[in-house]
Amino acid sequence: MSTELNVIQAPEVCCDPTEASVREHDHATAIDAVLPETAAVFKALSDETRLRIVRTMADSRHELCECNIVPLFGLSQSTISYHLKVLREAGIVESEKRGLWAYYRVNPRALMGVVKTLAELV
Amino acid sequence: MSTELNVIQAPEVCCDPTEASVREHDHATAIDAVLPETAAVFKALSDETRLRIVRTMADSRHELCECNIVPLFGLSQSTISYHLKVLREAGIVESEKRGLWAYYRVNPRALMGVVKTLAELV
DNA sequence: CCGCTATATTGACACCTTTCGATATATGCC
DNA sequence: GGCATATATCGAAAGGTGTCAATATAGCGG
Repeated sequence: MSTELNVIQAPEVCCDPTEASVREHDHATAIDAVLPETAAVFKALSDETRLRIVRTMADSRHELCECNIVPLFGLSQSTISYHLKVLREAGIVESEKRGLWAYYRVNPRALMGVVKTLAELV
Repeated sequence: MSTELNVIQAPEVCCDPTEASVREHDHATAIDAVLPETAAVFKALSDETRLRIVRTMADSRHELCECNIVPLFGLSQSTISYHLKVLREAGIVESEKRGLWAYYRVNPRALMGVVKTLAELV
């Protein structure tokens, strides 16, 4: 735009032009690369049921069998299975199948990563 | 806990019965109260555009005028306005209108609150 | 008071999420 | 092999989300 003399810009200034510190963003920080993944982790944690599931896992200091988780939330087995899948795919929990049973536990490194990302936003 | 004799549960056991540490949850911890709000903050942060907006605000050490934010993301003004509203209602950013312009800044306390909640989940 | 500009709101549309019941898959036991 | 059980997946329904263009609102300057 503005192929004209640059004197004309005075009118279309909206706020403080010294705020030119706002650009497309020059320093491609580390956070940039992980933004999509970060958003995905936040999305996984954005559901109250999933948050409660994680809290329950964190409370119990052992891994948790899915069959123990299901009756805690008044939701169907398929729904809990779905939520566990979401958490697993976001890396927030890890699971292992032994025999008929699926055991889940929190992945502390994933949560630490979230904390680190949040700290960069403050 | 378990006011009964601890022998009775043998039949309906599915996995390790010592996992009886899983209950509806007896200790109504402080984290319980903030879980819905925490989920709301995560939901607000679960969109990549909003994450970029917050990152931009954090990068710039001053408050940011909306008119400076809009051109950065290739989205319509109404869409950015919508995202800013979501962030505002989640408490993640604060805004102030001065004259025609709306200025936004990160609310560090909101993010710190989430960090605190996360710390309890690890 | 009039028009310009920045922001907010509305209505429409496509897509995504959460939930369920039903069914498929897989493991262990007789 | 055949059955019982735990978990995973599927299909459908209901509601939510992100986006835009259009419009409304509000402040400033003439």
